[in-house]
Amino acid sequence: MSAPRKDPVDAIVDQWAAVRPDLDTKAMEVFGRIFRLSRAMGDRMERAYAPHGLSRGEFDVLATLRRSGEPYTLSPRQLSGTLMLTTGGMTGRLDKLERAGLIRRSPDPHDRRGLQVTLTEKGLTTVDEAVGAGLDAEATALSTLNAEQADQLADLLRELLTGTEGTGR
Amino acid sequence: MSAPRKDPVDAIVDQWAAVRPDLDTKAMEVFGRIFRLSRAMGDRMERAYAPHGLSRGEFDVLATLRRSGEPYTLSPRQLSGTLMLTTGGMTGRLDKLERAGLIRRSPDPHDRRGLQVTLTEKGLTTVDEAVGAGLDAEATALSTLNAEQADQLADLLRELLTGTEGTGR
DNA sequence: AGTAAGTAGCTTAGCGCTAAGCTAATGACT
DNA sequence: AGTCATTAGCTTAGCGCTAAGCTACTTACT
Repeated sequence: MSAPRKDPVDAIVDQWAAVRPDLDTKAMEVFGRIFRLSRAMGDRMERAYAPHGLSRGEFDVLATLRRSGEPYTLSPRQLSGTLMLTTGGMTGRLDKLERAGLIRRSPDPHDRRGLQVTLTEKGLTTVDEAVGAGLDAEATALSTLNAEQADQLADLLRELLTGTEGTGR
Repeated sequence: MSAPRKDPVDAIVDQWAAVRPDLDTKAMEVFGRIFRLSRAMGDRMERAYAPHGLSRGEFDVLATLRRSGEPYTLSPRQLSGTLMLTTGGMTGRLDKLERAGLIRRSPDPHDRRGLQVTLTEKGLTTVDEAVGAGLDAEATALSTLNAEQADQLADLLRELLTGTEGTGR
């Protein structure tokens, strides 16, 4: 009736069953696939953004600014928080994007320690093109499932994510 | 009726809807959650293996040898292929594991270019303990869902993975 | 006002990875 | 036997990240 058991994770589960039949590998079937999907789709996103001159990490910065709305301005601190990156890592990404003319760094008028990072005109058009390419890549991959399955999957993942992220220190 | 829309991915989708209502962000609801789950669970696995003196990458090497069955021997080439790693990266992992006394490198009797990587006694006991800790961490995270939901999720992910991995060069 | 604790962003050292290139050995084809 | 493409594993340079520590500035408390 259902899928005939034949993906790489099934193979791993079978191997474990042969050598350690005492193990309960049920959870591995879920997270093993999540790990592999994350890696495979990450590679595809990288390829989707490349024609626009962006790495995935750089796109993420521009996209965060873009969807914050006008005036497309956030502090490095806000960005590194949202993107779960250390401030050191953020400095590097902003350096690259600034050199490419996609963002601008200016002093925060209310706090002389701080900066404001703003999308340039070029940054705005670049991210608006790239976001479509990324969504296309995701939609193509998802088209393996029908609409009902996709909704079901999104719901189950939401439940798993809210129960997982943040919890457990 | 269903979940009340309130995870970080929903927030991102809402932001996009406000500034770019033309975008179809359906696929993002699936893959955005997969990316975040992969990262969150990856961190947890790291913490689960740490008490056994292993990083996640090192555990993966030992686990691959372990589930290959006796005599727990594979070539560096087989390992780097299975683990989707370059040979350079594999060299580094094997160096660390060999220094820790968890694996042994010996010449391949049939091919003088090659090596055989074998689990030591210490490597075998270490991985047999660590695998349980990792599975526990996964099972705990998965316990947010009931058994039926977990099965459904595993099936949907299998279908998505087989349609994605490998495909699309 | 004066001081101490906290915060913003940057710098540096170190880690683990990839890409590219190397040597030695193998196997297929003449 | 002799050549030549292929393969195994290692080395090196470079990349992007984290952790830790720095300076400059701000905020809360006295």
